[in-house]
Amino acid sequence: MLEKLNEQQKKAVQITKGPLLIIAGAGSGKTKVLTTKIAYLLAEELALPQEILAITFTNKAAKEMQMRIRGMVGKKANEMQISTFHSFGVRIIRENYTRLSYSRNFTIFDASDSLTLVKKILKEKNLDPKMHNPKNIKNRISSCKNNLVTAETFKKYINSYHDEIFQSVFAKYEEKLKKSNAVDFDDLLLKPIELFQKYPAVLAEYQKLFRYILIDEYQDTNEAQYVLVKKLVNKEQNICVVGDESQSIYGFRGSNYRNILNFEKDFPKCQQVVLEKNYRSTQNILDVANQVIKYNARKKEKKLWTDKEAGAEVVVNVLLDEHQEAEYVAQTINDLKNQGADLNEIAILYRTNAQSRVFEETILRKGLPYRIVGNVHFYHRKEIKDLLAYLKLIYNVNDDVSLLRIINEPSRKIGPKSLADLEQRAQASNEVLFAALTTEKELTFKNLITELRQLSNEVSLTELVEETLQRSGMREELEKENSAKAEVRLENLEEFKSITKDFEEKYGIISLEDFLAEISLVTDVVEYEEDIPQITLMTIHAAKGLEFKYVFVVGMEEDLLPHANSQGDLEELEEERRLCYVALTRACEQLYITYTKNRQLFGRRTLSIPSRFIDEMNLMTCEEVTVNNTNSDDNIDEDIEFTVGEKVVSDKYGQGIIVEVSNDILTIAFAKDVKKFIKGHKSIKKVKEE
DNA sequence: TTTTCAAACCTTTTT
DNA sequence: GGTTTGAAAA
Repeated sequence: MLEKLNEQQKKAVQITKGPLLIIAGAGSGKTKVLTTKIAYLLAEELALPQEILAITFTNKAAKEMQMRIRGMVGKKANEMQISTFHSFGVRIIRENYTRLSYSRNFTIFDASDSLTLVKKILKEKNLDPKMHNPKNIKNRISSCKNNLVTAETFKKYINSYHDEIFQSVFAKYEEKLKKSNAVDFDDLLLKPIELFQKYPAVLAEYQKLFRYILIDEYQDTNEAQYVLVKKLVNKEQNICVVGDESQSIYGFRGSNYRNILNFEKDFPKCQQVVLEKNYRSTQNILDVANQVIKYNARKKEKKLWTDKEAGAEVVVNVLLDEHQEAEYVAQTINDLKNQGADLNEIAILYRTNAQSRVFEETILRKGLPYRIVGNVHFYHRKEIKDLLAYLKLIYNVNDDVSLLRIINEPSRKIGPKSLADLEQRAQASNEVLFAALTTEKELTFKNLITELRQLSNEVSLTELVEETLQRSGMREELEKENSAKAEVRLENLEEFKSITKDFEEKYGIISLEDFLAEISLVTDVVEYEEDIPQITLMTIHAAKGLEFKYVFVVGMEEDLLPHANSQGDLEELEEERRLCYVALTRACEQLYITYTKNRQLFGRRTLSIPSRFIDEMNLMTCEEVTVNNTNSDDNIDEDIEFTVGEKVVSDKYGQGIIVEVSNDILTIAFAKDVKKFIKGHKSIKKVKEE
């Protein structure tokens, strides 16, 4: 097990007692160390699987770690708690809902539920949303919570009329959440802390259970997570944290890289291992990354080195605008492909999601396969949110936010006026909305939910979804509409059913409870990636922890990276620099950096300034490039017009319907999945309606 | 009550 | 350039 590790890595694995801080530079094999360490604990019988608590940053990372450990130790791996902080929080709350005075069927509000709730409160308080931006308020509530500031304690910080308003909304928000028998995302961390403060005996139980605590990406923990960890650590202090303050990039979410710098103060007995050997990148790439990060003030001393060769020079290219930039990247990728490169080894990294569009268009035009990570918001679609609201309400009838979303969806002739009336009645009798349903129309709805609720105890999840679609009238409404849009929505709902089916196949019978808990923490659609090579497009944030042979870091300009909003604030500027560092260190063999001379921003063309980070890289060459647009492709007939709803047939995917026509891109839904094409591409032909 | 269309808003990054 | 919100018509 230890054979494949270097001396430092071995040391990190073999220190099993007491606090351990592992400073792991980019590409130094920290995931390998963590997984080996866990396997080692089990193999040496230092810990039982259930005594291990391993916290990762994303659900994806958790799954991957579990899989790797399973590979080493077998199915014992399934008994370990490997999850994100948030999923761990769900477990704790579910095991202690009574002590936290929730009912068993509490639900989790996602970000948009929270926002809806804030908006609702503003309305009730007759506050103008233009004066008091709901999104800002929501974010402020969130950052308070992540810093363990409650609505009550915030009173101390009130400094202005604005603060006063905020405090009252915050307080009301908490009250309403509670009344809805719901928790928000931040509560998943807060409630366990609350529990442990109130019930030391319960905390002691968990401390006894989790004898080994391991935390990945420790530099990205926030105050709440930090406190939670400190509480959980028992006398043995078998806590191992791994991180790299140079890669802390979630400050906007309250993460505090000082947690890692302060670890030694928190645990004076701690031992420290520094992993400095980089297994990922060539010397040239490391040099460039090190040059940049040097400009940040506070950091633990470490110097990444590699025994790899210098490798190819890092390339910086200047392009006229974002279209040329995309064209250049696409052509370069095409060349790489022709030289035999695997597309799975190629990534395009950008600062903001908005930048992805031009790349998508251009790559599509070239006919190169690609995937955009974290951009397809399946669960954000209206019909899916509606269906989820039904499920949430069925599960927890106190959930006013879900009720309001669907009481008139499909139309039951309960408009704003009737709703205002309903809310007034509920308020008068201090009941939740569901309990206050009394008029004839309202009772029809109430009966529907009650029936489905009953049903939820009797049938499988997929059947429940089916019955909900049927009995709510959602399906009928969409079928009646007989439009393309409606047809797509129907398909999405079918897709949802296949998700529940997959769940059932994987876990056997799954309760509504488990399903909702699982799904509210999933931000990405389950990726059913066929095993085809494709280019990866994603934000730099999403790329953390990943590596690619060829990396294109695009839009290396002032106001983009570093982002405009972070100019002027030194702390934020340093975070942007770390972000840049993360981007550069994703590359194994070849790193391409681009910036433009002008770019469309906010719908306006503006002159761009090369990022200060480019100067900091201290490179020899920077080449200005012009690329020919190879758009006049034989494969594309620009003159054909397409409209949403038209039936088409593709050479590859068979029959489909056009879901969306935007600019040059057609989105087409096929029987199996939804694909995008460039408008007029020869492989797509119209189908004549009979 | 629902639909439609124009104006306003917007974009940092996300568990 | 795209999406959400608001007011006015149907």
